[in-house]
Amino acid sequence: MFRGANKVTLDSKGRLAMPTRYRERIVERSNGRLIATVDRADRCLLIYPLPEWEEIELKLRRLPTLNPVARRLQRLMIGHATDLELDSSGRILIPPSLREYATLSRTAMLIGQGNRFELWDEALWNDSREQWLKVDESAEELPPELESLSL
Amino acid sequence: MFRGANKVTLDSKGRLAMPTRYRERIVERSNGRLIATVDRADRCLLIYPLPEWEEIELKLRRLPTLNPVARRLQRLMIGHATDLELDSSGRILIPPSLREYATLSRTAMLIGQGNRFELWDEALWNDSREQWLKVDESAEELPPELESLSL
DNA sequence: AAATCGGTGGGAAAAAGTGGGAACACGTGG
DNA sequence: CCACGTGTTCCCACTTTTTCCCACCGATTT
Repeated sequence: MFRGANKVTLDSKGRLAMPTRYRERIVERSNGRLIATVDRADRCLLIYPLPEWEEIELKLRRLPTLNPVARRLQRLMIGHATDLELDSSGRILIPPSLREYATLSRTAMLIGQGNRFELWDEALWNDSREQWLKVDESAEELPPELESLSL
Repeated sequence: MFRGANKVTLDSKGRLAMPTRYRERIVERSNGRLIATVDRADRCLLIYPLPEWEEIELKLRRLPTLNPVARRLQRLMIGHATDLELDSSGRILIPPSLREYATLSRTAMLIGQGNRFELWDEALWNDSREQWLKVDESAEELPPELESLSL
């Protein structure tokens, strides 16, 4: 699936050239159709091939509407989910509202994360990474799922 | 179905241009007929294609009439439900009472939420969203459906 | 060195959004 | 019952945005 960190640029119209190594896979998987939405914890965007997203959307839709936590998640994720399509030169157009949410300026980082990409403003990505490295994980509570993890 | 966040404007007559990407779907699903009503928890409007609404109304009507919570929900939702129709240029007219309920001024956000839209005053939407993002979800009770959710 | 490929920019055509005017319907009061 | 005023609906025209397409530039390959 998708791996790796790529420096990309957004031009003045908000267009982003998808690195070529991913293009073929995206086209064969979803005919070039992608969904971008916001991440609920960090100021970055999540980009899924359409079929991947549809599974997630289904799960979200099934959550109870009257539960406030579920409602919040739906509003953030489904509420911001925007259809994107690779154009004839392999670019996608990031709409202004999402650009704004993730404070995207000209240079950004596109991070492969398995079934999706994350798109970060470059400066924010670098800063955040420094933060993550600084945190002393040994001092933290590990959730049980992590206790047995072997890397 | 419906997803994504759209900035829309209400003109001086209270008309709202439905973003074109939704129009076709609305016309084929309900011949352009929609129902708007109020949200029970937030100051926003809910907009359903007519068939979707009819299902919801049925569910609401089946609730026990003697239960005060159910009664309240019925009064709010069914009581405020208003028929809307896409006009020849794809606009709907939001009646003054609903405009008032949701404190809608000139710029608003139309949020796709699967089988319906939510319509928020722009400022209120932005403020609310910031609130939702601030909440530390790990500190909250998660409904069991969410525990295993993998995005 | 030429050709190809990936990335970038910009211009023109098309489409969408916006505003307003005129015609029509409606209700009210004389 | 008619005249008037208000509010609604329909339609047209203007402006802005979006989309599509083509051309250029630089790097890499043959």
